[in-house]
Amino acid sequence: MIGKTTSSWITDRRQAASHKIVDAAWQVAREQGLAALTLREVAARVGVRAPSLYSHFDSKHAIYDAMYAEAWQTFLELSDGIVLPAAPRAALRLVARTFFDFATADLPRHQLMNLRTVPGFTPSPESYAIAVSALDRLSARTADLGLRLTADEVDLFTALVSGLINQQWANDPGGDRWDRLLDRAVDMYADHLNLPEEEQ
Amino acid sequence: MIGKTTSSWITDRRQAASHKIVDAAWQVAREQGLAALTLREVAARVGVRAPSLYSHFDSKHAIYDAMYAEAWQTFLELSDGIVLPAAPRAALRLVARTFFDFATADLPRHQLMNLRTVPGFTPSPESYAIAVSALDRLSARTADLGLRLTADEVDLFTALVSGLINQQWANDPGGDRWDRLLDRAVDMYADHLNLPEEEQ
DNA sequence: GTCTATAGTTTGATAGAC
DNA sequence: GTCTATCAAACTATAGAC
Repeated sequence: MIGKTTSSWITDRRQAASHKIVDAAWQVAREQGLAALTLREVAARVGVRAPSLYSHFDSKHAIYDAMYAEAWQTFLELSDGIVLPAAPRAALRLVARTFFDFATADLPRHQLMNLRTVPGFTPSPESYAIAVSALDRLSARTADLGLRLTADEVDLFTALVSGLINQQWANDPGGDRWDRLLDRAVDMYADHLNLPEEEQ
Repeated sequence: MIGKTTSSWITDRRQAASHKIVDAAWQVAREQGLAALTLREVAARVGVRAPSLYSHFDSKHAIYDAMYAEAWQTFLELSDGIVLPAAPRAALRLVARTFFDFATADLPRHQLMNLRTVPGFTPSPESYAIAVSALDRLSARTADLGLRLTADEVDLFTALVSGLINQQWANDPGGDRWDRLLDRAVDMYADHLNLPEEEQ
């Protein structure tokens, strides 16, 4: 079968248009702040008028939701792509570093993914599921290395890494005061799990 | 000398008025969200019109700044009041618990104190100094117990505790999924410092 | 699907009388 | 120091023509 049906072409065009809107929204959020996002400004970047956005999204929150889903999808693909070292301790270090760098690279993205900064916004179940699955898959991959973590242990790990991220953003944005502590924190955690020491 | 000078009376009245405004602002923030705070609503609670607030604060951000300072001042006094156990590990547990409970009791307060949720708002140097001094004093008190922490170690501790707090708020508000992990997290940290085990 | 037009609010902040 | 009046701007969302 060559080519596509007419209806799938239409779907593609719709998706492309939605994608352009979400891209523009990220642009605005990065320049003006996540909460300062306005439909007029987003529309202007896309090259249309504000009301036209309603042909693609039911509300402003629906745009936030698409941004949320996209951000976690991006992280999911990024983290699927990294090659984990066989040694559990080194693997944990890389996982932590990947997440830390991803979160400290982009404040509005971090706020949307990991904090509840936008008044009244909660991700839809479908979007939240992407976030859950991203972490589940990382957890499954470390399990393949023989590192089986309980749910509590995963929660402790995410709290530790996201704590460093938040302190970095809140108290030393652009610096490295908590960045420098990441490996040490992971080692503390690995010691807690009684993971064997490894040659660096 | 009995009584006060006229000028100190005036100062007191001004402070009382400012205090009423800040109280009203907290009330609104708790009901509507920190970012949803409006001058009209604050003024209404105080029983005046919005423009009257400008006799006491130069801008909306100035009110946020006063709230920030007050929140950290409250925590400073609370933490000054707790009696630390002599045993370092138990002391750390209590410090962590005090901060965790304070932060999870009030989301807008936590957002203002520990995150950067309000677009464009940064605490003034004077207000930020209160936050720094609150943590410094806690650090000094644990030092009196023989627990001398480096700056990095303090940073790691704050990241760990605030990480649990943020995960609790973002992913299980009202629940105890990360609350339950607090003591375990502190023990992990204490182990990392090679603090001796103690009888519970 | 995009447009114009606009409803219907709400906002922070200022001017100037009292 | 508080008020009224108001500015100037911004916002989300809808209606209806094309």
